[in-house]
Amino acid sequence: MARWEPDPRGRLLDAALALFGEQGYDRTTAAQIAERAGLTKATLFRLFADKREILFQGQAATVDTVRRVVGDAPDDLDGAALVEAVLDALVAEHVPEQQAVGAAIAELTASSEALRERAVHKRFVITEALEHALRSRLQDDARAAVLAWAAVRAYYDGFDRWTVAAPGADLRPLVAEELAHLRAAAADPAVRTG
Amino acid sequence: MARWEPDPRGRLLDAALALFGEQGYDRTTAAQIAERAGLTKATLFRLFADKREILFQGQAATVDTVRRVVGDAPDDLDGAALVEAVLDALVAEHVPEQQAVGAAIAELTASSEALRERAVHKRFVITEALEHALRSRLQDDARAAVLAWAAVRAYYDGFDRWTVAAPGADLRPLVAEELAHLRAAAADPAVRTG
DNA sequence: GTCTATACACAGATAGAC
DNA sequence: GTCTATCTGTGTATAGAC
Repeated sequence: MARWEPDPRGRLLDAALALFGEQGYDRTTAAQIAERAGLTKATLFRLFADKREILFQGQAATVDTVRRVVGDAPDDLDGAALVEAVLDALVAEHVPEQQAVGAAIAELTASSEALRERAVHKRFVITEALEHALRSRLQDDARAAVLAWAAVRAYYDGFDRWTVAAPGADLRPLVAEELAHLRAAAADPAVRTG
Repeated sequence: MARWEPDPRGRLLDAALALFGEQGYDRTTAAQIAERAGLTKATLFRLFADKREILFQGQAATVDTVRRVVGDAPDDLDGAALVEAVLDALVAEHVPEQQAVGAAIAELTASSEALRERAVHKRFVITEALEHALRSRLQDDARAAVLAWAAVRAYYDGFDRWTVAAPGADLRPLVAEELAHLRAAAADPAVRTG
């Protein structure tokens, strides 16, 4: 038998989701989360920079994926193709179980200003990473900005629909549909003309 | 000149900018800010929800402006014209003195994760308010989303250039230029085609 | 190298006095 | 309204246990 239970981050996430669901985010203390996970407060704050980070662990991995996919893409891909490759990779990282976790996190995020702020910031950091990566491949900075924004927006809107869809539903077509709407809107004369 | 101005919010902003500049944001305590402004910590937290709010007071006013301008606009304005009206109104709220304050806040924001998060959230809230207002006037939700994003992006990018421009420079043409770039980029075939 | 124990600074809330 | 005082909870730091 191992001396310590494995995967403390995962245990803390489970404990946090359970307690936040029972008591709400603000009324749950870091010590309570740590205790339910069989750890102490000090260990929690060694593993996570703050309480909100328990729910938003994925940021660094997502940014890495974005950078890697764009960096490794063949030279002849245009902006739209790069975006498709990035969205393919991001979608591929999600397993079906995350439908329920995603729905729970979305509900919590809506309930707490502190969590909303953290969620918005995560999205911004991912968008910035994609925009920066695209800028290094495309000649037009503004086009990189539009593409990055539309891609992340489609990813999030598709994900939101996925979390409330039937269990086992496919995420990829939902994201593709959102992106198609945004592309059509960008092409609209009312956007392009003053 | 008028006698001593009691205005506690203004005194706290001055004190905070001075202390943040001297010591950095993280190393400055709320008690220090209150003391320099001739108040107590308890009073500071009655006037501002948290330490960061001292620097980001303008959010509610900006959101109000966005809603008011779109709500009061003539029925026959299209999306692009609504955006122009909103940007006109936002630009009109800035006085030349804000060039220097804006530069100072931008520098502080770059230096602190907590401030960056707050700044990103403010921008998101303004974008959401504009998007929601445009949705009530346009038929296409995706078009409202694109327009709102481009408008706020142009506003911020223009403002950033303004803070480092020659004193007395005009803000409006800088914003207009950024918006033109984004519009041209959105019209590019590489955005519209898969 | 991972966890615990403990002490600590500071944010922010709250209640009562003036 | 603002101050004094006090309290809870976040997050840090350190030293040591396994």
